Parts: sequence; structure tokens; C-alpha cells
Amino acid sequence: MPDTVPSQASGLFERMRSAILTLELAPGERLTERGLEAAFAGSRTPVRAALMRLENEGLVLREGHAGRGWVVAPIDVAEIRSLAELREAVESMAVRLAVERAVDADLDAVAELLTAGGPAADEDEGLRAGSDFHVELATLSGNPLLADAVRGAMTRLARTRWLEVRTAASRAQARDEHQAIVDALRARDADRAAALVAAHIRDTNERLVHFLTAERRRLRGHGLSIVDGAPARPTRAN
Amino acid sequence: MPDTVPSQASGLFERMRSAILTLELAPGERLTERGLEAAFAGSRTPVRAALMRLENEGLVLREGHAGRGWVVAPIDVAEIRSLAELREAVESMAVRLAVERAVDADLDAVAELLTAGGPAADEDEGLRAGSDFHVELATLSGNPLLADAVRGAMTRLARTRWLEVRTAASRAQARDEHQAIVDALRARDADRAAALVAAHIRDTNERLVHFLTAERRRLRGHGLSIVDGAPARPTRAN
DNA sequence: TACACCAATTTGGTATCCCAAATCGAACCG
DNA sequence: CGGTTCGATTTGGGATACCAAATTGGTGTA
Repeated sequence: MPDTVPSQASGLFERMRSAILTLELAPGERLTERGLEAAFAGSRTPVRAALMRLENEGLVLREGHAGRGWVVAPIDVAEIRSLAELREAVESMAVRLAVERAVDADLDAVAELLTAGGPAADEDEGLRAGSDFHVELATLSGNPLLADAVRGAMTRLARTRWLEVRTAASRAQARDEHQAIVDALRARDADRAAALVAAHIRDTNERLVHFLTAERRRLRGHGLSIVDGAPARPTRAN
Repeated sequence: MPDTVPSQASGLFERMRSAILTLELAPGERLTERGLEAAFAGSRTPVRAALMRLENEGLVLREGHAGRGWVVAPIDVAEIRSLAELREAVESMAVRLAVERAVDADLDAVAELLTAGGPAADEDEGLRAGSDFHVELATLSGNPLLADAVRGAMTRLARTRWLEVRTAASRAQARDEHQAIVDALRARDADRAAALVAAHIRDTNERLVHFLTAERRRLRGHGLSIVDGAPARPTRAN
């Protein structure tokens, strides 16, 4: 297996992506290809490639009438709500399939994620693990498309991790809910597992949305663009 | 509204995409950037951009250990099965949300798709309409992410339309099932609508998969690469 | 005959260069 | 002064030239 050469452009992509996810590049910030070319080392071609990849991860957007200019995707409360609905659909299905397809060893591996680091895990670790847990869970479905969908959703949600304050209690609750999901899987109880997953996603999301709408003003003051893009009415796009 | 200039590259993308979807570029066929540069008019930069976009629509893949070379995505029976599961999850959810959010006028508009062209619609039209119906249905959820997911799935499935033989009877059945879904929506019966959607997707998919596995040998003879990528076991990717 | 080795070619990756459109200013006119 | 026009600058889109890696063919040797 001739390990893939980092290829330099992948590096650029990773660094830009990382800069966005850590809010080093603020949501709503305008980007120019030439500016990025300078900020990160590397010339325009790989920068453009990276931008395109970031675009379809939903982390950057084209702006302006004539497609001129790029923007770091604002944190969009409407999008976050939509993501939760998508996750509920996809992860519920994934967990149902996992009940049928995953063997106990797989479940053990995922369960291990929950205890890894123990209660000593710091906030950052805890949240990353939370994200990973959902992706690993979806992977157990044996359906790579479901796993990818969850991975994509978690990526789009990742930036909020730096905003929302998570208490030790809320972390513990998340861990308990994750544990309950694994237990349901072990019991091969698809309905219960799916219901727990849906409830967990809904609760987590509700907390997040409440937080963002409440703190929107303050966060904006810190230079972050937080918008609420859409009505809950069918959008007749295109 | 300064209408967007076709921008040439979009044109290239559309033409390449169309060539793939119509099987003019055969599944499994190897592509080189320079070859495409010649085949379609336009130089490497836009060709490259188009390839990247096609890549994340899942229509082309990078091949080879060192990322060298592109391939028109083979028709992968395992992927098709996975797509059906994804669609079942997403479209069921979408239809549930549509029951809550869509107004009657929206439903009327979608219902109109079913009768448009009437029974005289030829095979091609009928199938395109079938695909559009599912996308429009998902749009009624008011959740653009769900609609996008369905659109993406239908794109990946689009190539099979040229392979599978659809009789007048099967087209009529599909239309009836679509009609039944709309009726359930009109009745604001979320459970029934979701169940009908799930059953419809499952049935349609089962027929398709049966057809492909049965005809795989013959279709391969025509130069098409049809594979069955995956086991139904959780894939421990990465 | 099989195999190892080398050179030409091909390929994707990268770095620039040029271009037309759009934006932003400043000078100019009313 | 306010509004407009014209031009310099900036920006993304496209075209090419160059590079290193890798494939490919052939050739000469054991």
C-alpha cells in the first residue's frame, strides 16, 4: 500500500478547513483566492481546488450576483435546524440497520469510544468524541452513504462547538444518552435505539438552537456572522 | 437579477455530466484530463473543475494508488442498495415534514407533475418525471438539505434508467404509487405517507437490483462496468 | 525465454499569465 | 454639494507552461 503522498494541496485544504472549523477564519468573513494564496502558502490552483472542496462541504459559499467572491459560510440557525432533521432521518435509519447487521464486536468497539478518556476528558475531547460517536454509529449500518451523510452533518455543525458552553453535567448527560443507545443496540431493540437516537438529536439540537438565538447578539459582537436564513415554509428554490 | 453568465465552465460541466448520465461515457471508462480537454472543448482548468464537481456527485472517481487517473463511476449494485436505504430514510422524513408544513397549493403543484403529459408520456419523460417527483416531494419538507440529499441520490441512480426496461404497466404502477403518496399527504396522514414512500422506494429498488444482477453479464458485454462493491457487513473504512 | 533495467511518454499537480467583468474612487459636471 | 462618469484596481475564470512521479515499451543480458 504505497501510502498516498500528502500532495501539498490536500495539506492546503486541511489547513484551510481547520482554520474555518476553529473559527480562525470567522463565519461570514470574505475570502479572496489571492488573499488565501498569500495567507496559506501555495498558489492559486490548489487554493481554488480547496475552495471547491470546502464549498461542497458547505463551509464556504460563493457570494455576489456574478459568483464573484467567496465567504466563510455564516453560522445559519435555519441550516442547523435542517441538519438536525437530516440527522434524525439518517441516524435513525442507520441505527435500525446496525441492529440487524452489526456484530457484538462492532458494538464493543463503539462503546469503547464512550469510556475512552473517562470522566477526565476535557471539553474539547468530549465534544470531538461525541461527533465521532455518531459517525461510528452510522458506520455500523454498513451503509457508507449513511455514514458519509452523518459525517457531513457533523462537519457543518462542528464550528458551533467553540461557541456553545457545555457544562460537565451536559457532557455527562450526552454520554449517558450515548450509552443508552449502545445498550439498545446490544439488546437488538431497533425501535428503542431509533427512538433514543431521534430524541438525543432533537434535545441536543434544541439546546444548541436556543443558545445560538439567545447569544446571537453577543456573538455577532465578536465578529461572527450568525444568521437565520429560512422560514419553516417549503422553499420553492430554483 | 443579473442572470448568471453560463460561464463556459458550467457548460463543460453540464456536458460532461450529461455524457456520463446518458452512458455516452461508459461506466468504468478511464478518463484523462487531457483527453477530456480535447473531447469537450475547453482547457484543463475548467475540465478539472468539472471533474471535481462530478467527483462529489459520485459520477467520477479517482483511481489508482497515487490518485492518478479518473474513472467514470461504475454502476455499483451495492451503492444502489445503499442509495435506496438513504432515500428511504430521507424521503420518509421529508414526507412527514411535508404533512406539517406544505400547504394545499404546494401539494397541487406536485400532483400536477403526475398528470402532466398524461399516459402518452414516453418512457424517457416518464422516468425523468418520476425522478423530479421525488425531488419536488422532498422540497415540500421545507428542508433544503433533505431535498438536496434526494436530488443527489436521484442523480446517482439516473444512469440506470437507460438500462432497465420499464413496461407501460410498471410506469402506470409507479404513477399510481406516486398518486397514493400525494393522497396521503392531502389527508395529512404522515404515517401512511411515510409508509407508502418507504414501500415505493423499496419495491422500485428491488426491481432495479434484480434486473441489474440478472443482466449484469449481458450489460458487461456492451462495455459497461457493473460491479457489486460491498458486503452487507459494516465497512470499517479509514 | 524470462527478467531486469532504462528512456520516452503520459499523467495529474502546480505555478503563472492573461482576460473580461465588476468594483471602488476620485475627479468632474450640473 | 450631490450625482455621475470614467479609469485604475481587484477578482474570479481560463489558458498554458513546467514539473515530478509513474507508466510504458523496448532492449539487452543472463
